[in-house]
Amino acid sequence: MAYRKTARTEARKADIRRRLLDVARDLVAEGGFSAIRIGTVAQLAGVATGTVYRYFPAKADLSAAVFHLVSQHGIDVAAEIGQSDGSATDRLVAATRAVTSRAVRGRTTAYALIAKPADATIEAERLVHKRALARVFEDILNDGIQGGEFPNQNVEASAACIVGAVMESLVNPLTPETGNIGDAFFFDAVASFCLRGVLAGNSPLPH
Amino acid sequence: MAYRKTARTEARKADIRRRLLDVARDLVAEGGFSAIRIGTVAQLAGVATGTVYRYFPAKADLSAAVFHLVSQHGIDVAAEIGQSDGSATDRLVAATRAVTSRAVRGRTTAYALIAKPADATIEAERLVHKRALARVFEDILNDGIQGGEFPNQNVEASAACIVGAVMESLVNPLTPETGNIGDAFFFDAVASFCLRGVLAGNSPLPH
Amino acid sequence: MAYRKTARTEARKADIRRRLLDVARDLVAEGGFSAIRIGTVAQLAGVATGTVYRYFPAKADLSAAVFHLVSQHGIDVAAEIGQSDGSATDRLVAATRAVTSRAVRGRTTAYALIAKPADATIEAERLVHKRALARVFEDILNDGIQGGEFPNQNVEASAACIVGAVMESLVNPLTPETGNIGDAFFFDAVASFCLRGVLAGNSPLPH
Amino acid sequence: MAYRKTARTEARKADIRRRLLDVARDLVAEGGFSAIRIGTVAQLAGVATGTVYRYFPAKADLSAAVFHLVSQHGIDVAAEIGQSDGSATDRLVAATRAVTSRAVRGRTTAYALIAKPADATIEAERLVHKRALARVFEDILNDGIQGGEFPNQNVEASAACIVGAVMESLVNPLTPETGNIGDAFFFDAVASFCLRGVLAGNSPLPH
DNA sequence: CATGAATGAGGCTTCATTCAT
DNA sequence: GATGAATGAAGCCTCATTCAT
Repeated sequence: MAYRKTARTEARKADIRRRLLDVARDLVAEGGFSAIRIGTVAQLAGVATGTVYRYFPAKADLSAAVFHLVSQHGIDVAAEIGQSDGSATDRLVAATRAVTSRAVRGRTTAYALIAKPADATIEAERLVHKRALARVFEDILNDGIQGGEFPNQNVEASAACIVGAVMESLVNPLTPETGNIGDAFFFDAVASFCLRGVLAGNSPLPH
Repeated sequence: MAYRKTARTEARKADIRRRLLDVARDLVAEGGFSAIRIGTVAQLAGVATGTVYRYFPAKADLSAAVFHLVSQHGIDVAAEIGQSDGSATDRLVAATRAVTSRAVRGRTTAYALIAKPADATIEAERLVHKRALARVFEDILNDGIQGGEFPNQNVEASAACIVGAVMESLVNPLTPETGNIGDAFFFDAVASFCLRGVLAGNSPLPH
Repeated sequence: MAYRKTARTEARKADIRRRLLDVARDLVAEGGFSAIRIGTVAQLAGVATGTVYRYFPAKADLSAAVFHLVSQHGIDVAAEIGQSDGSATDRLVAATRAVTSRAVRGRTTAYALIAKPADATIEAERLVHKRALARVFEDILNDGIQGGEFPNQNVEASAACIVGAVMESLVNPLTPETGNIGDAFFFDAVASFCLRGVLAGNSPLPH
Repeated sequence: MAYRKTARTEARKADIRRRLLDVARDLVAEGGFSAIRIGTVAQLAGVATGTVYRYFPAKADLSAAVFHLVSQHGIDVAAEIGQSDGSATDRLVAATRAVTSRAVRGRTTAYALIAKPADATIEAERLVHKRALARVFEDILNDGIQGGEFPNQNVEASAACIVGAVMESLVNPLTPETGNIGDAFFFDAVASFCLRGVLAGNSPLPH
């Protein structure tokens, strides 16, 4: 009985935590991290304001957790692809596509990921996210270089460029008339750009 | 009989405006746009709170002006390079370098440029900034394609990738241990990556 | 486990709300509606500033509530008299007296009722108040006309005149030396004036 | 020469003062006394902010002057009628009409006259205005009583009632559907009401 | 453990008034 | 005298956090 009660309690706790995160994520998707209000989160999750503080010591922690929640999936998918079988080229393109395809849904959320929130806690989380994503690509690049697929190059720079290119296209709310921004061809072109960037190696720059 | 418009008065006004912008810019450089407090700006600029409103109708306008101030120079430099003589390749590299070199000073400021501020006014300004930068690269790319330097490609996608790559490296506050992030070699590698990305053209992607 | 809705909590809430209204009413009584300061109200009521916003979404709502509180009683009393038994004449005089007698206490408050506050919300409330009072008299007048007590007349005009006469005497802060202003004889004279105004009917005007 | 200069200067000063008052009056007509902003007045009058303070030591003084300006004309007209030839009855009706007919234009202004402004200075001015108007009617009433036209009565009360009735109809922004409020018949009915009120004398009240 | 009312510091903005030019 | 930029007190409102129930 005691066990059951604990089990049920634990499940309930996990459920509330999940609901809080879900609600907060939705708010972020609509208005960025600054849209998170403890009171609003509590209300939408169906709990009292104070209850939020049982699960997250401070607003910053909730924000960070949301950030993690939102960003982790993309990282996981990319990382899985990075460690899968296949040529480094294939994996690079696949990982790139995996990240960009998330732009279809959650453009605002993705955008918030690279946003600078007022909160320093999120800033730290953001770094972790970018770093994680960069590492996925670094691993792929190192694999490719060792396997002879890619020429030797500044792996960190290339990875940063890929992350930047991918992010930019992912969150790109460029002016509407830009037309093909956002469709599959666009993301293909992005993947293509990244692939070319790593394929040719460190070609000598003019001057 | 009255303040003479051409006299010291105008100079003083310009000076105050400048001081307000400078102070606000410094605050942004330290803590992003959300760090702008009207009261703080006034105090640091040595004027009264109300005086700020003589120069900027609302906080959003001050923020937007700071954004413009901070971003315009980079755009101007890049645009000038984009329209200078020389091969498209040279110009692309030079423009890329011009933007990235700004990361040396004002890393945080540059970072704030791509941040999503709570204020809708800044958001609009941010779009203008990104679009302006992208257009510089689009022009260079089109020039290069027409001149036969670059193969045909999705110009918007390539430009977006370049902006993204450049931005990422520009604002990259990646973890400190990354070592060479931020030095000249790193930015060379970024420029190199971007150049390669546009040189090879739309190579067929796997699958 | 939680606040019980039926417990002291509700009483406490009602108490705070009441205290806020009381305090605000006192301020109005002293200095008119413009004397309402959220901070002052909170302080005098013994709560924090933010607490006021828990009970009234904005200052305008508090003001409106005070207006309603202050005006409703007079309306209620007058309306009750208007619908009581007795001749229309009796009711007219009684209603008139009921309203005027409120001038004894709360002269300033009553005065504020017909004041034009800066706030549009109150303005609307004020119209409702005057209209309600006018309707009370219109009903009495119509009753009296149908019953043959009063001659036919412009009911709206007469009612407006009564309201005006009553209001004027009610809020009349005429110069102190006027002596008998404010005493029972004065209000009798007012009631008498109103009664005569409706008794004679629309006598032909000169010219 | 010195004389001329002074003359012109004086004229200019009077002109500015007049313009300030006109502008302020217009503002009051639109939004009541609280709509007076020193800055706005200065701008609309075509002078500098500080100049206003050369003509009126403080905002309260400007407000009071506007009040006087706005109210005095009505008083003057009514007073003139009150002291003209003709029966007291005629004069009473004429004075009543003179005041009510001002409702056609400047309803808002008239309304502001009986409004309680935040400023205590205006409050005093308002009393003077009402008292002046009341005295006009008191004079007429006393004349009429002495001449046998009106029965003996509480002159102050009757005068207050007349002022109230007149004011009410003058400023009455009753609900739109009230129809005939505001037209000539309505004001006739008001005049008629006031006349009846004073004609019958202090008839005994029920109870 | 949950509740949600209460807290109060903090931010933006307005505007009457002053004073150097 | 006129100017109008500068002043700064004061007011409204938000929202993260606490704590008695």
